[in-house]
Amino acid sequence: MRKGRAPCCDKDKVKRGPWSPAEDLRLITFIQKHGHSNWRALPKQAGLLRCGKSCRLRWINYLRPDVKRGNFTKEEEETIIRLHETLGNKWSKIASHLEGRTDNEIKNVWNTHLKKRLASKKGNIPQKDESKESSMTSSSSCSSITFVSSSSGKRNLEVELEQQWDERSMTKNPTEAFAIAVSDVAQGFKTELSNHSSSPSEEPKELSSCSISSNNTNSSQADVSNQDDQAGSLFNFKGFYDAKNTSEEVNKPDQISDTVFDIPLESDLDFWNMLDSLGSFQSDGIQSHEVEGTQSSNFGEEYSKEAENNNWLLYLENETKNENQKKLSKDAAEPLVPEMYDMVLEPEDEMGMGHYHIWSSS
DNA sequence: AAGATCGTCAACCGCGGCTCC
DNA sequence: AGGAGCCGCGGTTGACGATCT
Repeated sequence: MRKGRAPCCDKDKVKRGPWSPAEDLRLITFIQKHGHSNWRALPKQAGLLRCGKSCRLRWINYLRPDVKRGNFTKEEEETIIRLHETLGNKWSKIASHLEGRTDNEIKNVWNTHLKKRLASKKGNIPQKDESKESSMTSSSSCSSITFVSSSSGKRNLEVELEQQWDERSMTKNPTEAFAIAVSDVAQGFKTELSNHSSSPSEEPKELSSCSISSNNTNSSQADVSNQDDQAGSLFNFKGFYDAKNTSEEVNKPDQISDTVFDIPLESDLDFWNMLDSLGSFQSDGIQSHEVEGTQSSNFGEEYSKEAENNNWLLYLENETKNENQKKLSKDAAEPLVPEMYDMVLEPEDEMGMGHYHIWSSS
């Protein structure tokens, strides 16, 4: 008989706390390539100093391509309340009824909003301010404005992405499925985006209010709200980083030169450590290249699926750099790497597995 | 302006249950 | 059959931003 349960990992040797973009990138890259058949072994194989549980949680709750972010709609909230009546705190079961929602997210929403709201209704206790309460419900949305506009505008794209992902994953390996799902939807997205590309400058960078309600299923309003947001909505990865950096200006890339770096996808610690330590990168991301793509008339088929898929990798790359830049800027007025690069990841081999090139624009 | 309090949510922890050997 | 290993779930914590006093 064992006394107690063996710890899942050596707590002293694993990193804990918030995930950095570099770690996210590493995890995504690994799962994209190898899937996640064994969470316990995954961190070691991926070169992550995390316990398998932590990786799994991060993936399921945050990094999965089909995870829906943003505020809960009224319908979703009602569904949660209804299901909670019958199922109780079976969050994963409730989550299975809400596409794209995680048990953790639902649990949080229940504990922070719904429980209180129900309690006050049942006890007939007048809420301090019903409108305030409901605005708070969407406040998670208001606090991350990007999500507000995204969530209304992104619905179709996300559903589509999910569908694509499901379809592909039925017939292909997860990696390929993911790559193709993302790129297929991205293609559709670009078409849609170009239809609204007339005067983006007139649109606010951020929504000044929460006027787009959480149950707004009409995408037209969001369609023109913010192209960056839409880009973010397509690539959830960008979306959630945007939520942290909504106020950051995004520089557009100049030209892409042909300086090439090899990025090993395997656990090349040197490379990943380099990522961790790089500083002074432009706050450029996917959207830059997407805009570039939409402006290009012959974009169409030329834009490879792999490259599409790499866009969100690119975004994470840049987020990694941005984060380091912030860290470094606290310590030194002069960045360590004064001229850094907008990086475009280009797959060296067929499915982009193996090595990537970083094309630097300097 | 500054400290206190509140709200949110990502992440951690420990346990139950399933699967494999 | 039962022990070991792993995954997934639900409860809880803690960091951080927002709001209040």
